[in-house]
Amino acid sequence: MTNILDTIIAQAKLSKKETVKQQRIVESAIALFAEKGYANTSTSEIARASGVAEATIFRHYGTKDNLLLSVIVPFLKEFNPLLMQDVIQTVKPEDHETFEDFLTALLRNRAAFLQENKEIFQIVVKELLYREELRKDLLPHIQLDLVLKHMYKALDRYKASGELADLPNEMLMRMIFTCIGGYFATRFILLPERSEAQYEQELKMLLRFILDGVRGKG
Amino acid sequence: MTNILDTIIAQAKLSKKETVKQQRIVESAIALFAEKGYANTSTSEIARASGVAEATIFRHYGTKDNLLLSVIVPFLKEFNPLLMQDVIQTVKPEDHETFEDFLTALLRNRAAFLQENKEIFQIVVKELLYREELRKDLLPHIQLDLVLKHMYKALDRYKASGELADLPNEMLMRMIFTCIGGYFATRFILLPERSEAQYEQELKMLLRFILDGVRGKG
DNA sequence: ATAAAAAGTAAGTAATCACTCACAAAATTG
DNA sequence: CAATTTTGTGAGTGATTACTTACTTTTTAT
Repeated sequence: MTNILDTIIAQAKLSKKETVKQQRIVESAIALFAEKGYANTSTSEIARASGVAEATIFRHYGTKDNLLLSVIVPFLKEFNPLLMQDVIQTVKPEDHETFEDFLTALLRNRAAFLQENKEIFQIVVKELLYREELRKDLLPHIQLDLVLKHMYKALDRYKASGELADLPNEMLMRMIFTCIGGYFATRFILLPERSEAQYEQELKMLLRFILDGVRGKG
Repeated sequence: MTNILDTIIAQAKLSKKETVKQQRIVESAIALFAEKGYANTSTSEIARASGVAEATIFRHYGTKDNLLLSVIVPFLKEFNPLLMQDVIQTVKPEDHETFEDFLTALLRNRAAFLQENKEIFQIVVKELLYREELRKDLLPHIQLDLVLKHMYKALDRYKASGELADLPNEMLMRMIFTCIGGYFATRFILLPERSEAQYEQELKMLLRFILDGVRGKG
C-alpha cells in the first residue's frame, strides 16, 4: 500500500480545478465532520447536505477516507507555510522589545488563524486523536524545524536581555506550547461558546501566567 | 425522555451482581472503545472479543449507547469521591510546608489515578469531545465544588505565606488547571508512549513552570 | 459542428450495522 | 424436586453503510 498523503497530493495536482459541486461537497463535509465526527457522518448525509448525488462524491474522491484527507491535507499544507511564513515574517522578535510583546503578537496571530479555521482544526484534532495511522502519516509532514529555529532565536534574544530564565530552549518551548495548547484546546474545542471579551481577558491572564507563573515575586 | 444518567444509575442499583460474562463484555468494550473509539467499534466486535454471543450484550445493556454509559458512568461516579476524598484527605495543605510540595503531591496523586484508569479516561475525553448531549448530561454530575473549596483554602494559605501571587483564586485555578490539563492530555492521550523517567522529569519541569513561569528572576 | 473527455446521477450492490425473538441452559426459589 | 426466574444464544430482522455500474448531461478540444 502506498502512502495516502502522497497519493492525495498527487491527485490534487492532477485535478486542474475544483467543480462547483466539489466545493459544496467539501464545504458540507467540513461542517458535518466537525459537528458530528467522521465516523458518525455518512456519505449519503454529505450528499444531501451539499445537494449532490451520492455517486458524485465517489466520482471525485473515490472513498470516504479520501474525502477526509482532501479536507485535512490542504489545511495541513496551508498550515505549514502559514505557520512558518506568517509567523516568521509577521511575528519577528526584532519588532518586539520585550518577550511579552513578542508572545502577545504570536498568540494573537495563532488565535486568529485558528478562529478562521476552527472547523477544520476541530476535525484534525478529533481524527488525529482517534486514528493512529493518520497521525503517523500526517504529522511528519508538518515540518516544525523552521518555526522551531525561529522560536529558538527569539528565546535566545530575550534570554540575553535577561527577560527570560536561562533554561534550555527545548524545555521553555515545551512548557509554553503545552500551556498554549491547553488554552487553544479549551477555547476552540472544549468550550467554544464564550464571548470575545472573555477570550481577550483569558489571553492576557495566560500571558502573565506563562511569564511569571503563580509564585509571588518575594 | 428521561435523564440517561439517572436511568443508568437506577439500573445499576437494581442489577444485584455482575455476571462473569458481563465483566468480560465491559472489559472488552473498554479496551475497544479506548483503542478505536465508540463509533468505530461494533457490537459484534465486542461480542467476539469477549467470547459472548452478541445477543448477550443486548440482554444486559439493551443498547450500544447504554453499554457506553455503563462504562463511563461508574468511572465518573468513582471519579467524584476519588477526586474529592482521595485528594482532600490525602493531599492536605497542612501536610505540606510549601505550595510546591503541595502541588507536587497533588500532581502525583492525580497522575497515578489517571495512569490506573488510562483507558476509561481516554474514552471519556474522546466521547465528551464528540457528543454534546453526553457532555451536558454527564459533566454536571461531576461536582467540583468541594474540591474547589479545598483548593481555594490551600491557595489562600500559600498566598498568606507569600509563596503565591496575590491573584484571584479563580484565575490561579484556571491557569493551573489548563496547564495541568495540557500536560495530562499530552501524557495520557496524545503521546502515551514515553518512559516513566521522562514523565517524572517533565512533571518537575511543569511544576517549576507553574510556579515561576518563564521569566527570569531579574 | 462534432468527437472526446469530464462531470453528474439513478438505481443498484453486498456487507455490516444495531437490535430482536424464540427458545434452551443454568441458577434460584419454594 | 419442581416451578420460576435469570442468563445465554443462534438465527434472524430491516435499515444503513460505503461503494459500483451503466447511463446521461455538460464541458472542452479540434
